[in-house]
Amino acid sequence: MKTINKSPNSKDMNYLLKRAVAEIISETELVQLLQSGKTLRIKEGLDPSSPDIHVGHMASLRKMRQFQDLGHKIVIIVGDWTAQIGDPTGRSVTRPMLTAEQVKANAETYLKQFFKIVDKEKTEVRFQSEWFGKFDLANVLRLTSKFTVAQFLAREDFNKRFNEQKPIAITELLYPLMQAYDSVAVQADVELGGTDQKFNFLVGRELQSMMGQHPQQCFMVPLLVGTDGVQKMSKSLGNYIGIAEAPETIYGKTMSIRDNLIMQYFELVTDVPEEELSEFKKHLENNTENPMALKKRLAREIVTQLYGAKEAQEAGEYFIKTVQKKETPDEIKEFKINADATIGRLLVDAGLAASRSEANRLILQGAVSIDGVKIIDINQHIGKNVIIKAGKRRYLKTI
RNA sequence: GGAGGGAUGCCGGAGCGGCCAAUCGGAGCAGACUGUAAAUCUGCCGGCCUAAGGCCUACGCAGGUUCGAAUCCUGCUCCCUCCA
Repeated sequence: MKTINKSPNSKDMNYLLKRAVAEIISETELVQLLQSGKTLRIKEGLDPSSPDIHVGHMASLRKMRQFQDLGHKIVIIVGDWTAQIGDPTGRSVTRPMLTAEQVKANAETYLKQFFKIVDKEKTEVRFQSEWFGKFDLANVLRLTSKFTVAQFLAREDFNKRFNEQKPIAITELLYPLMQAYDSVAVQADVELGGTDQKFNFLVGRELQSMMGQHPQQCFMVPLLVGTDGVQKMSKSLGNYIGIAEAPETIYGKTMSIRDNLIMQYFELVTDVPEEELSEFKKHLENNTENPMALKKRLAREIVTQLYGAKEAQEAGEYFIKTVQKKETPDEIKEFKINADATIGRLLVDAGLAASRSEANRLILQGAVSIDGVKIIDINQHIGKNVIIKAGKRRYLKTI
């Protein structure tokens, strides 16, 4: 292959195309584009209905960053129109329409987290309403007439639901089309996202070429499994590690992933070199290293990316202290108590338990202690200047 | 337009007149153990109380039948499937 002066070196290129990549359509074309010296427009959509980014998103965000480091441009699409439909999964078909203010606020929250990893300077933010806001029925007809139902039924999700006689809303069929049109509107060279986006990406390719544009390259990263170890990481499933969460929380949640996910996480969301990863893998297989140690490394890598080395170090120390050594943390939330406070009420008032019943349950299960002494009576009085512990990691100091 | 199916706790999903605050699975929480907040095992998992007991709210909504309803009847709302 002939190299041109502006082309990336083979090491960076290899990393971009091989690490944490599920599939590229087509890789050959993408390589050519990368070597052409052209500043590529890399597009990814953003769903403004759930503004929080989690570690599962990091794989594609990190890819964006890699593209940027090679001089390319990220075009982020705020899906203020598709958000009303919801990406077809059969779960929630139609969603309430967000107001313009909500969209804006959510997009801001999202982007703030987004730019923890992606370079703001090399990013272009666009809203779907720029083009869909003035899209009339004639346009819709023109757009839809280019595709057939059969084409859409090829998509796994639609196919499955069709065969099971489950509902498929017409708007859901529109979703891939709208996403595809985004690619046309911003003249995307590459669309980036998870493997679940494949169908939508391909529609984008087709639509672009129908409309006289060069079809985009589809760059798919693997989906990260969430902390439950089964389903993909997602906010609605509650199995996520949010990147806006506190360093200790991110560290802790990372420590709680299942051991068999360790390698996947390393591969997708860290830059730990391949050689080291294969070492880790060997250790795990031969049981020559405690998985916990590897998880600590993983947690450190992740927190470092999001907050910095110092914070990662501290989060690690916090973990050792509070979780492993079960020591009381240095900084504990303080709570002012009344003279006649009882433990049951205090737990609720201070937010350590959601209700009196729960407080009672905790006490019954031997999960509550005052200054290290287990409590068995919900009506036990408590004084000032004592440390209350409820469960494994809820602490409180009375004042 | 016609026929049928459904709406249950955070989610999925049983129950189809009393034994139902409601089987079971998942999530969550706690305890034990451990290699960790992994895995595994055990327990808890609507709320309130003067708490081995009692009370209140709860099975789409509103009424009704009954000593007694998530379970039966009526109306309403919403959802789904099939035929046209």
